[in-house]
Amino acid sequence: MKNQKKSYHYGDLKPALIKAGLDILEQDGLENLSLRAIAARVGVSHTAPKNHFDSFDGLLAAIATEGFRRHAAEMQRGVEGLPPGRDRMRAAAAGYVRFAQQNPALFRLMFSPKLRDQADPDLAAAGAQSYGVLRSVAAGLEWPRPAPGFGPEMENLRTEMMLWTIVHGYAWLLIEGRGPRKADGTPILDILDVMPDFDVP
Amino acid sequence: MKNQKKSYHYGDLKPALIKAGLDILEQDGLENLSLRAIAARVGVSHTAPKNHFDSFDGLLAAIATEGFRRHAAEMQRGVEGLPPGRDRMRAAAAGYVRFAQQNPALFRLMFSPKLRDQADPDLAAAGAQSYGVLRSVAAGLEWPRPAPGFGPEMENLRTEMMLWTIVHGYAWLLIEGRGPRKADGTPILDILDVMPDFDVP
DNA sequence: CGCTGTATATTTCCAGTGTCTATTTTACTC
DNA sequence: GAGTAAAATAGACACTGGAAATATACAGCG
Repeated sequence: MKNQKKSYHYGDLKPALIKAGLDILEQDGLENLSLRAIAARVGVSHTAPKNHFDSFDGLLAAIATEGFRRHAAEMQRGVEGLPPGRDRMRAAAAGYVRFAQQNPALFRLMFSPKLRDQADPDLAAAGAQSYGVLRSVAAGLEWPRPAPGFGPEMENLRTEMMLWTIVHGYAWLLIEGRGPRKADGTPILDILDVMPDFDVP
Repeated sequence: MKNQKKSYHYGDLKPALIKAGLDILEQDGLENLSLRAIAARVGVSHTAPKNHFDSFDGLLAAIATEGFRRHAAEMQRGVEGLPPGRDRMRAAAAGYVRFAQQNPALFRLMFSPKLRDQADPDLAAAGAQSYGVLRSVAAGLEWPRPAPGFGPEMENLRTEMMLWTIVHGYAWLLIEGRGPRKADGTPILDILDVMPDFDVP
């Protein structure tokens, strides 16, 4: 972690700040993720991050970037070994939701409006990587009743977007505590119930 | 609005604060909605709201409550006069998304984690009213390929939840600026493209 | 009318936030 | 070793929401 010899210069402060942010998100939630809290956890003054990130939002973007990487990895993990088709797509969907459920604060940060205007190429790439998993599992699948007048390209785009819409909507409502639940708090319907079948041509 | 005779006591401060909050959301966005900004807009000190709301979150809940009422009304408006069935459901879905698009900051507040723990009966009622519109338009409709082993009651719940998941997911991604867009910024696919057809038995 | 509560609003203060500037300390290069 | 750039600190600033004490208005009652 930190350099053995406690020196004035921390060493690898940048990744340490990101890791501290991820830890705080997991332990204390998004509302307690502050620049000063991150710096304090690392053991450094609250102005130190300025040397590695333009602003606090830049640090948040870096944390979210790691989030998107893990998000993609979680989906990929569930998909491993499955042949293209219905089951593979459903496994990716389950992975999408599972990540959100297990990392609600991080997931909220990843889709926070604060990051919308951040022009961070790493963040964009990680987001695209995550979306790419959905793209890949949706490719070639067809939603029941393709839209009339849509060519194959548009139909592909439509399928991706439908899939994303469903998993994201479900994940968001889930971590916000919405939707019908059993007495013990677990949701009555899981993502695979809510998601309709795609056709395998 | 404000009492003619400017007196020490404002008059109807409570609704005035809610209205000011809605105005700020529309003009300056959620990130600029602060207790002090609301109070300043009304022309009172920042501690005055304490007499009408337990905390700032309580005021936010009241603003969100009005949001849910308008949200329900917007869906109801699009549904007016349509007989139960596919078109009615699609009109409600369009209304759900239209509201989010036209009131992005308010919509974000309505589904903000800050309100999740607020035990405000008015807020809960307004939220239920909004969800009730979705329930009512989904009632009796069947998703393609009903889930095996689900009774009619569960199938109804499933249909509602699917509908909510899709419209909410689409609305959220839309106002976050995600999803494929044309050169001019408008989305390539609208909610009615992304939403599959339900069956009309 | 005058007194007294009560509700409402103000003032002042406090701890917390991110950011800015100036300063100090360290590490690396010549 | 000296000079310079990088990396950290310290302190002040303008914000945030909240708490406590104070001031004002008004309603009810004698």
